[in-house]
Amino acid sequence: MAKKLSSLIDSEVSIANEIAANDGIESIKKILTKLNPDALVRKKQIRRTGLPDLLDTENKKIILRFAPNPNGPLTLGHSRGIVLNSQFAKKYNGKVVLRFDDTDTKVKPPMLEAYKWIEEEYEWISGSPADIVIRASERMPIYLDYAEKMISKGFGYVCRCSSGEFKKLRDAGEVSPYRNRSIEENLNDWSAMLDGKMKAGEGVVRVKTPTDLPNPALRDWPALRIQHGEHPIVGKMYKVWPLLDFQSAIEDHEQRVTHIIRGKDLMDSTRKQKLLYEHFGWDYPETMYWGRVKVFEFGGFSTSGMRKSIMESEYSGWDDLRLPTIKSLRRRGFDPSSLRSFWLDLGLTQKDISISMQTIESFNIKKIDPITPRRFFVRNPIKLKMSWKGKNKKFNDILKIQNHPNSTNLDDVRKWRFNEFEETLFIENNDYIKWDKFRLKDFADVSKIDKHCKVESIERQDNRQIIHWLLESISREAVLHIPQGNNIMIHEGIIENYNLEEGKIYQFERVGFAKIENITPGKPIKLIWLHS
RNA sequence: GCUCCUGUGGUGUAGUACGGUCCAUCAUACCGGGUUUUCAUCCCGGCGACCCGAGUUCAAAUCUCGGCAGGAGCACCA
Repeated sequence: MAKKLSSLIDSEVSIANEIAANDGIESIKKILTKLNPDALVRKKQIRRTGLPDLLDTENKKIILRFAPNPNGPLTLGHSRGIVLNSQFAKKYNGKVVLRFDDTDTKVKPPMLEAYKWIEEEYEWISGSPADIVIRASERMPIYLDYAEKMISKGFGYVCRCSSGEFKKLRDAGEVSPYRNRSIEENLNDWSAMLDGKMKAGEGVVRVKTPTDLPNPALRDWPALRIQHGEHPIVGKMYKVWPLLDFQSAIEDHEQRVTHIIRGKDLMDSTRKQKLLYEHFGWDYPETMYWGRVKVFEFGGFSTSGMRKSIMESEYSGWDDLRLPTIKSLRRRGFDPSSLRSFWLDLGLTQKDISISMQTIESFNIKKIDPITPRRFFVRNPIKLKMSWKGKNKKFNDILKIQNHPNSTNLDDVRKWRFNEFEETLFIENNDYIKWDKFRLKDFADVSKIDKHCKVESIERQDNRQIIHWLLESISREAVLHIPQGNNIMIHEGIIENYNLEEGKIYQFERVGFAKIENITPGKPIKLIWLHS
């Protein structure tokens, strides 16, 4: 068949070549136009844009979930989960459950403030609040109930081995000596656990799985353990707490979650949970994974690590400019839609990737550049006296500078008032060193001798360097804070003091985008660096 | 060690289910040019990749096998 096809193609091609040779390529085009006009258009491969399709969505109310641990505020990494889940929900007209997985009081204890932070950050990132918000700690009775059901039905048991003992047995291919005890004995131990008669580490509830599972990580996995510590929300009400794999599995079922999108580090979690679903006779949700993400500019940050460093005053707080937290990104002035475009562009793949803040920044620049007003910020200012070539010449005493170079509205300007005898201005030290003749942007060509500059022409005469500058009467001290690796660089300078608003982002010409964090009378204005 | 996942330019991504339409898409970065009274934006052009090897086939990024590399799980964390 293939050979026939090939020889057919060969003969057709030679016929076509002959026609082309005799009558020119145009005649081929004519024939094709008649026969099959589509053949003339070289089909480019179609680029799939946006998210891939979710599997198994027919006749279903799509429910997704985002389940952070409230042991601190959200980081850049979390935002991927929010963007992906909320975007899928939008695509399928479904809902997202924001679930706080706060069942650990010891290793990653919940932080009370973090609950409201995260709810708020979720809304900031996705553009709308989560459809449903639940806290695992408040749904404990449900989990404990299922745990008891599991023991009563014989597919769960209380194992009193230490973790070390169990690991040893498991790796040797053996089972826990507690595995085959009666349901009554297990129920007894279970109530001892619940009553607080067993101490942490003395017992754990395990899910029975096939013992010959090739993946040792899945064999008789632990579902609940004892924790006598205090929980910031429910206090000391419970002595037994579910582990993630159990709590999450039960809650996904309770919320009728249809699709789970999670990091691929949780692949074994899916496998464990499927085993549990089989015991209960439930259908497991469709699951998709994303790979590990490393951000070039930020090393390895964990929420608990940051928490510790903040406690030790290594960082000023969760919104420290050097931290990859959502709080920090917001403080700097990133637009949430840039984060969304960024993660959506990356899509959902299982590849482990290294990304650069530069890419997010480029999305952000495209977003904010058209609407960001311009101002001048002069770092390391050098004070110059201005004089006029020839006689003391009078010019317009109001200098108008466009708020934005692409603005078509001629009234959208900032105004600098020249005093009649104003003759003091500032330029950047770098420019001072580098140029003897330059053009003060939007004003005049000047030449410089020592600390004096002479106005040569209001009109542009040549293509000398254009620099930004400031009249003394419109300047005010400002300090720009730039995060750089593990440091914060401080640039002192003067800012163009024209209609400045706290919390607003400006583009400082020839410097970059920065946000005015605060304007306090008598103090320099505080600027926070966004990007160039 | 056991189990699992992933390999497309500097970075990220499309294409891979059903091999040909792919001398491989788009973005970002970088380089060059243009517009611009910002070293911003915008526009144009360029650069550069199918992990390796073998096999199947007329035809392989795509299928098979074998390597190699990177990552994850094996917590009484999430």
